[in-house]
Amino acid sequence: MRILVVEDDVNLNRQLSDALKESGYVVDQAFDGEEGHYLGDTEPYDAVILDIGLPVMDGITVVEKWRAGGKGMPVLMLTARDRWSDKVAGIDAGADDYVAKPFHVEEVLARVRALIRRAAGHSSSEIVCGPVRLDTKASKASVEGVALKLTSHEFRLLSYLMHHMGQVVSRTELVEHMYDQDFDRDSNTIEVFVGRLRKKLGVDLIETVRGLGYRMQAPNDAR
Amino acid sequence: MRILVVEDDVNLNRQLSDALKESGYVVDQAFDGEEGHYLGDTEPYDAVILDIGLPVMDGITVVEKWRAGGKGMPVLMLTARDRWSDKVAGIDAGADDYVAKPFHVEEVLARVRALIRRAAGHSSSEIVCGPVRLDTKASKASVEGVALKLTSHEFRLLSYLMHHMGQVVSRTELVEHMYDQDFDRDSNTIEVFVGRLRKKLGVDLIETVRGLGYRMQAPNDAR
DNA sequence: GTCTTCGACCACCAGAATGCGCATGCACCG
DNA sequence: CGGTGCATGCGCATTCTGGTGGTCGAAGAC
Repeated sequence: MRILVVEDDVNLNRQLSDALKESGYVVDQAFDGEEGHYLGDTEPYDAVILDIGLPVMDGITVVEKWRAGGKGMPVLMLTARDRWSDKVAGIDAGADDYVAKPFHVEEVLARVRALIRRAAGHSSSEIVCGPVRLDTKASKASVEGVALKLTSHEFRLLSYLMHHMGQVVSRTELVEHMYDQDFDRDSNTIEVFVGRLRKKLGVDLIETVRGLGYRMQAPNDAR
Repeated sequence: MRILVVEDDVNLNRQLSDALKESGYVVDQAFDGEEGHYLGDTEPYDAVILDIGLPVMDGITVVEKWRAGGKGMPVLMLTARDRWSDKVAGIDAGADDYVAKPFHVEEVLARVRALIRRAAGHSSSEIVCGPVRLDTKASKASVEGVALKLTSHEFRLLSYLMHHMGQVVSRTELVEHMYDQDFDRDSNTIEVFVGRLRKKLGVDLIETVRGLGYRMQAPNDAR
């Protein structure tokens, strides 16, 4: 984890940086807004600690510029205890949190931990199988980068197959997971959907295992 | 967006709730830890404001129980100004942020905004989707720079969709976040509002995913 | 061992039926 | 009087059904 500390008070900066290093982080330091902005723009940080009152360029502007440029790393602002309007401005500019000066170093550490923990929670939910990508969160599928237009049952089928990649999935298993409760088993709906799905996918990834069911698998695997 | 306020001081609770409602949120109230915990456990909130000192069950315990049960919604803690050790404990228990009492309501609002937009993965106070802009700070929306005149429910709908851009949002999910507690789910209200919103937007950004729900997305997205 | 035959299983088609989503209009409430 | 909630009916995408023809595999005949 790499952290940037932007603070013009040399003493305070060192104090923070030392505590962070002691907690196992890698720390870079900056002492004015421009230097801080440049570093945050070019280096990949997991979190930034940013004073609001800085020489050359103030903290709010720095955050705004980062956000406008698409930088999304968590930013912890340091503000004067009584300037609550600054806090509101900072937060609305895109800061994720702030601590009022004077603060306990302990507290800053806890907040940095929280920020990093929270930022880590945004992993996208994607399953990939050969050229096929499935985004479960967006309910979208694509082949070779081209979005597929699937109906909800087709999507559920693909989803179940991809969640059990490599396994043979029986027809009854599919029925039970695609429909609620009782469903007439004596019909070939599943086969029909497999057929439609195969056609839409274009690629031949759904293997049929005669007498057992279907299996989805990346093509280049030997077994 | 639906918010839970857990605060035993009746006056303060009402003050917060009123301010939140005025900002366009749907608000539920609780006045002790147990009631708060139960509500947060059973209803889907987009954020929770939680006092740390509560009757029956204290705030820290409430958060811990939620987190242990897998509840991940953002929690904003209210603490006494000088009990900084409480803050550290609260954050490590899983709270996302805190505000020290006494606070400016303005500040709480800013932090709630920040929490919600961060939970959705956005870093600045403006969310943009194609020609549509949503200003969470000012509660305003515009298309191609022209301000939209939306009713409060229309705005809430648009807001929720844009906070979950790219995701398919089910009708029940929308109902749960746009209304408080009891609401007749067997009606086509959502469909009607989607229709009205589409008409006002003019652009066709709200895609309907048959059988699943709705999805908001910039049209030119390839993945 | 190889070929043939037979039965089971599966893919595909196209029409039929379902039910979802939308627009419209009206009632209610502040 | 605008904002909101609900009922009706229509259109159509989606799903289901039944039938037909094809494919695979096993078992028996040679």
